[in-house]
Amino acid sequence: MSMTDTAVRRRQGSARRRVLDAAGTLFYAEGIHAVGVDRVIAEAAVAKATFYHHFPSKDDLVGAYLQEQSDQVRGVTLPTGDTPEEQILSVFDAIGEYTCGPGFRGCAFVNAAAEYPDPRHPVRRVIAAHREWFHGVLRDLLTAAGRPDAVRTAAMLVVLRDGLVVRGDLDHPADSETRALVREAVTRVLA
Amino acid sequence: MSMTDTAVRRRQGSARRRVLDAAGTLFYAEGIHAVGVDRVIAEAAVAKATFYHHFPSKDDLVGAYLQEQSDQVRGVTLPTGDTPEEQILSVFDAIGEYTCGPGFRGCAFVNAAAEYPDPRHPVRRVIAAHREWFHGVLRDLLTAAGRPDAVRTAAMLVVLRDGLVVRGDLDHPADSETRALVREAVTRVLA
DNA sequence: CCGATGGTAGACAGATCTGTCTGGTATTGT
DNA sequence: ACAATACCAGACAGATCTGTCTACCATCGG
Repeated sequence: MSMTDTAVRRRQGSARRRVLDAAGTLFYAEGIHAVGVDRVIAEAAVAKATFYHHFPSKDDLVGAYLQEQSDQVRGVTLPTGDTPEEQILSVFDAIGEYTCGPGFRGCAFVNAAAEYPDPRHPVRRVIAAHREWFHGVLRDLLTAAGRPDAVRTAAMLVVLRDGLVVRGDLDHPADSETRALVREAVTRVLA
Repeated sequence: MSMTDTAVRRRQGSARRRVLDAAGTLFYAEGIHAVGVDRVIAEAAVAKATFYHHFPSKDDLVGAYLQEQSDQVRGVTLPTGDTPEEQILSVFDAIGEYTCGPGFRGCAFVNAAAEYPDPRHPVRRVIAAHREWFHGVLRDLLTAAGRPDAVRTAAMLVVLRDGLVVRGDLDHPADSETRALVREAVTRVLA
């Protein structure tokens, strides 16, 4: 006799995993307040009690969702290139490509912040931590490049990144134009 | 005998006006989905029937809210300075100041877009129109400055603007640092 | 074999959301 | 003077939201 459906699902991934996957897709694509817990539960094929066992409240799920986004971005952001300048360029090339890809809907953190105004809210803290991490990455690369104004230049590059992400969501830019714009913008900022 | 309260309110502004004011404050400060029609009605001191007379649905109010934001920004964005370059700088100086002011909560359009994913939604169209207007302003100034790459440079400046606005909301930057950063960034982009 | 663990299904409560409707009042143009 | 217009107060319907609770099932370590 074959395994039950439940057993199969257990092997393929825990309920918590499925909930996080569903939340990632739905929250990012449609917004957080627009997606109810019931929708997440249905998409994840999970019982309500199980959901509230793993995430005591919806806000906990939102926090976990953003933390996972942060972890993922940190894992993917691996500068390539010989010099620090090339490495910075590689990071922004990836951003340019990403923001023109299908299904791009802006920055998960910026979008979430729009729905969580209170800077002291846990969700906002995850966002702030992620932004500090990214600023640190750029600052370290700039320092390695021997720049005395690494902090300010890093801030400028973060501004560039945020602007590119908004543009990718709202202006439907072409891939090729974006590639050129990114390289020119980074070059000018680093000039 | 003195005028009734109703008469006073009539003189001070129509119900529609009060609704738009309340919506502007609440939507911007707390987000759109987070603010119910009942809250807007209470804040505006307006009857529900009156509200739905002026705005057949909440989405209509959201559209009017953003349209008003757009009109206001267009009215305020008056470049000052002798040369086109100075005028561009003046526009960005104002942005830098604005994004460090009290109560700043990011760009009303970017924030609204986070809650309205569908690009064909009327709300998104208002946003797109506003962005095209701003890009046009910059493009015209750059053209007047005799630049051949006005369109692309304008796109880069829009990116800069969006990034500055995100920064103002999420990074709580100091006024002075922002002033310096803005001038340096604009200078480098126009270099 | 059996208890602990983690999962399923779904009813339920209470709040809140959008939108409608009734009925009354005040102002205004003619 | 009077009809039209705009507004007010608030009940109501129906949907949806978060979160709780009961009751049952399957797997696994000891």
